[in-house]
Amino acid sequence: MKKELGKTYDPQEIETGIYEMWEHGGYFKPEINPEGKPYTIVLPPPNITGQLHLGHALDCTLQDILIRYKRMQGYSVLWVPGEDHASIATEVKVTETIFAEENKTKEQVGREKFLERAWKWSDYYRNQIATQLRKIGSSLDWSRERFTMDEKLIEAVKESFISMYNKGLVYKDYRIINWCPDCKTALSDTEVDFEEESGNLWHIKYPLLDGGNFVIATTRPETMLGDTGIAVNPDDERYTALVGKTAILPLLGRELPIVADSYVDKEFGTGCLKVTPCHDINDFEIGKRHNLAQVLALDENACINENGGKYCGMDRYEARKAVLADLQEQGLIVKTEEIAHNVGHCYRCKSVVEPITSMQWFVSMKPLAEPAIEVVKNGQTVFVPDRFKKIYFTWMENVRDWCISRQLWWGHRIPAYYCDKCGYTAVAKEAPEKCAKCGCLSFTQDEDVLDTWFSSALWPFSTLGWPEDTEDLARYYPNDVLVTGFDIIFFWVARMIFSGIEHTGSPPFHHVYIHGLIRDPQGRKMSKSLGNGVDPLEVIERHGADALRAGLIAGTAAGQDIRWNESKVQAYRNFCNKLNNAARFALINLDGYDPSTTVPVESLESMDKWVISRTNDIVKEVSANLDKYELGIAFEKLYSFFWDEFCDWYIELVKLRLSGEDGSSKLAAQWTLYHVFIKLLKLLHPFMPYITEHIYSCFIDDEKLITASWPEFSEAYCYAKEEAEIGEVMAAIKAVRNARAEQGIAPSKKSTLYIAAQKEWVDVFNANLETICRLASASHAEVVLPGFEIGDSLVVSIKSSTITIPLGDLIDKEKELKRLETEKSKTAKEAERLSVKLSNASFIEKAPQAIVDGEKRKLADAQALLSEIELAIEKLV
RNA sequence: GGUCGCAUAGCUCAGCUGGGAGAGCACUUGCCUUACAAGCAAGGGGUCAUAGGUUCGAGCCCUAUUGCGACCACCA
Repeated sequence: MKKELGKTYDPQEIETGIYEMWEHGGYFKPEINPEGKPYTIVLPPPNITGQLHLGHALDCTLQDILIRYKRMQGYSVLWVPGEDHASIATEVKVTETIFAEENKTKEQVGREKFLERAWKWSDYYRNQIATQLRKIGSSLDWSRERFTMDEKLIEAVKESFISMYNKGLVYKDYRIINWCPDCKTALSDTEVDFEEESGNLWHIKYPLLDGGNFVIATTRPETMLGDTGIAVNPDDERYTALVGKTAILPLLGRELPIVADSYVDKEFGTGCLKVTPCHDINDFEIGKRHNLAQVLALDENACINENGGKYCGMDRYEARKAVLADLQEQGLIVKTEEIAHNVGHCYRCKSVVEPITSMQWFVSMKPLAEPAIEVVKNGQTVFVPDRFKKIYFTWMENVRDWCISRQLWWGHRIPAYYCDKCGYTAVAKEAPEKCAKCGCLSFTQDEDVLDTWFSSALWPFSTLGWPEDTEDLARYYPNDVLVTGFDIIFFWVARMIFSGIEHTGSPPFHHVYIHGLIRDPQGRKMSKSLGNGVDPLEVIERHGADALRAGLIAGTAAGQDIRWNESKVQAYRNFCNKLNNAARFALINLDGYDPSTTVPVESLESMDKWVISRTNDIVKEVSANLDKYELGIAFEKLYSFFWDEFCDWYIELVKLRLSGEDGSSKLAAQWTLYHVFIKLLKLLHPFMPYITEHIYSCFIDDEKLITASWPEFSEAYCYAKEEAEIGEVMAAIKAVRNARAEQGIAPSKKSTLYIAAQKEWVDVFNANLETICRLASASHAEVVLPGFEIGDSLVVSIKSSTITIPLGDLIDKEKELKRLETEKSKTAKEAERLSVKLSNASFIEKAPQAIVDGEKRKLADAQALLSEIELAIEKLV
């Protein structure tokens, strides 16, 4: 205990050094607890498109708290860091950079050069992210760091793709998909965000071949260039006669068969639907059911193609205008209605997505979804909070096949090779030497890459070495916990679960802890476009990582959104300062104390036993909260115990003994102070790792807090009697302080206290007289016999005793009278309420005995107090 | 349209299986009391959204209503 602490807490000074010490000391490796049971958390790998935001900080903090808790409990904890290559997002950013720097498109640069740039980008940002993760305090095992584009992980992706292909779970097909005309790639259903927009619903006349016409409503008139039919509801009497006949597509003159399909809603619009199989997901299905032709009218830029006649080459919005103008001219527009409808946008670039038909790779979801639903139903995988499993189920039960090919360069290139001569498809890790069909020797690899989430889905086991049979995989898989936000359940959680089951036979983790989103002070989502994002590093610079961590998790509940306010972080920065100063106090007063000293239990005083017992309670509660993932509650308990009980009471109570002459009493106080303080540091460590480790090092040289053992609850430390005794002493001090404050008596005016205690409390008060004087601004205190009376004095009552404070010149009589009057009416009201309650027969009959007794006791107390107050009033007047 | 969440102190939010409501910030008053003014002590402030119901007893359970938010689906 040599080291000294500064007078105020300075995070800058301590954090970096401590992190390096931990990391270089190998404290983050699971091997630090070689005998321990394995415990693993899956870190959601941040993507490399930019800096970390508060959401990541929250993610990391929650996980790090769990990891540190388990590590201290002796588990062999594994937490693997890594990053995600973020195919689309990175490709967009790199393309932009290239354009800004060289004024070239990615096609002009070429695939090879482009990938070089992308790798440079990823190296830079991976580094940034790793630094940020460290600063937050994450105790990740960096020796096992992974990246989704690592060679080994590429192997895993190939293995996964090929094995699913061989089982028929991965297939290639010409189907309707979501197309982003700006990213120029296919998207999966999850990558499309629907937003409500106001638009027009145009009612357009379609002539019939045999004369007459139909009116059809549409919000996207340009897609009529791809119409290949008309559909009506089979039960719609208005149209039954027309089914089987033919309509003529205006502008292009194409013949459109009229079919009946129950998908059509009789009530909506005019009750008939133009069918555009290549540009609408539902129309695609209708087209298939009725064998309608497929006419693709848009190209990859969302411009009209050669099937669109004179509109060929126009952008989709230009074409819309032109089509409408021509229809108008021909008098075919019946009316224009304003409506609100949902429009799909690309989740990365926000462009309006076009559904179009295209040749793509898919994952067949039905067979994968079934077991994935089962493991959650039977409790192998548990969502916390429970309600999120419902969201998971509805998605899994209705999921469509997953489009996994992307027309991009940055990512895992699809391991499919096509024979240059006969087109034969070989799915394999490397290009085959010879075509199995025609014997041709040259193959071309599929140009496309896989959806980023395809590799993310393998993360929980690919990072452990799968498909190889590694030691890590055997020891640490399945993982224990995944912590993430609800926004990512479909993108990632669901896909990890079915991929894990498919490839390893087990779901990838036991618990999924879902947290909320961090919102700005106005409750809005944090986003780049609003510019309301908060950089966690700046917060760390201002208040320290410990304060940030506490500010993020204190008083939050799982799954609930968190509104960001920095004043909360500031409050926990203050708490760090409090910790620092409590530690200073301890260090000063433990000067010369030998930690190996043992003290006989008999020499411990009530106050020692009280604080030991209370700390013991807290150990039990905090551990229980952590086991239930109630991290916010756990921390708040520690916060208020440390501040309100340990600092404000215990330290104040022992001060006299620590500076006193009585050797054995002093030693007992030191022993208690030391051990309780160390225990509290341990309990706080998972939440505020830096400051606690720093302080710990001032007390103990040869051990690091990060691997110290987590305190355990013990019956031997339960001192209910002493808890009650000190509770009474505290009540006495509070009562006197309160009375004096209400009377406006200056703290410098010391008084005498006469404590008339019930027999069994006499010893307790006698043992603590000096302390009571010190804390209640008294110059003298003594225990007197019950019935003690003295004129002209202030009288306060607590459970066990009545305290008389002679007034002398201390007090204002009128004020005191007023106080007593209000006190009297309050007490009378309370007594009234209680007696009404106790006169209720059914209450007495049906309520548990303990409750009834409690109420009776309260009534007796209130009545006693009432008569005392009356007495005091009499005396005053 | 379907599903879910939230309404508690001036503000931001906790409140576990039902036993007369808590924290942080803000506010009032008094204190530089030798760990800490980023502090100490005392205090004010809440018909726990509304209306019913269950219960001896409801912030908590049930029903309905209102307001806010999210997610999914989708209407051409």
